[in-house]
Amino acid sequence: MSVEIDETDRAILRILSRDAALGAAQIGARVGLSQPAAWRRIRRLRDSGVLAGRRLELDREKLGLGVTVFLGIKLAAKGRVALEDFERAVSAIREVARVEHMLGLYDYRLRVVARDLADFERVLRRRIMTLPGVGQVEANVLLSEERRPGPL
Amino acid sequence: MSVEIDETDRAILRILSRDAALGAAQIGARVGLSQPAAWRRIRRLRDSGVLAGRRLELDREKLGLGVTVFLGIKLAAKGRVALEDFERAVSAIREVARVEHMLGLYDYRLRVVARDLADFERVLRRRIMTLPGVGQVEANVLLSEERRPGPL
DNA sequence: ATTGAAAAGACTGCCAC
DNA sequence: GTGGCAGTCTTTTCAAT
Repeated sequence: MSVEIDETDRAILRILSRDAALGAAQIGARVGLSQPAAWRRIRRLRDSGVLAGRRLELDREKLGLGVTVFLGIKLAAKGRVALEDFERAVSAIREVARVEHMLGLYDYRLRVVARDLADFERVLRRRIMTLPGVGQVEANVLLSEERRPGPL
Repeated sequence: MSVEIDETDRAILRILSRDAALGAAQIGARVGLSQPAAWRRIRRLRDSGVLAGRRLELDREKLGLGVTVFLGIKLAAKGRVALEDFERAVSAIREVARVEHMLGLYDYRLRVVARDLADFERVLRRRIMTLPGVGQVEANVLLSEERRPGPL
């Protein structure tokens, strides 16, 4: 079920991608539409599912969560049951902020958030390494990241 | 500059993490506060920088962007100039939706979005492999992902 | 924390193109 | 079909108590 998206819709998505808190009036002003017209387009994008939702961007540092580590995980066994067991166990770990199921050298990548490196080590040893079916694990510490609008 | 955050603030952040479109009234109802009281806490979190912003969640499939690939990149040289050259060149590639600078086996990880695998191959060969200072490149195709509130 | 009031923004018909 | 205008209604925002 594809959706018709013209250049004006793309412009709206680009603007909203940078700041989803903007109102229909301000968006309309930037793309040359009245407030109701812009609002109608936004509702259409929402109803069609292109706009799936709005999410918070948090400052983890100010929340006392200074360490973000990406874990690339290769499973020892890769049957259906192994994947389900692993995903269920991962979902129970509060420190896991994101689970990416991938095809390639690694089967999963986890974004793990912790207060500091000592806290991360505790999570790694007591939670991650005890996950069912875990084979090779690779860790990378996040230094900085930049989000970009992507090919809209 | 740390910010005092109590359990009610955390509850508000947890609720907003799932749906940032909710208003102060609905948030207040869920944490047992009046609408102005909830609004004041939200403004305090925003002013203190804990709430850094609101971002869109898009359905890439419906936008005709069906392929997401993560590229782990190891640079050949790692001087200050090499990092800056690489980051500047990466910023010019529209298909790069995210740039993560990391410490570990890989120096950078890129989230690349493309229409399909043929489109991705074009980006990989003409944009990524021609980036300055690129050494080893590892690719993983995203199958599915789940975002979780993390340790709030 | 509650009330109330002003302002901003979201939403709806109706009409023109 | 899309957009604009005018209006209603809801929510936000900020007083006052």
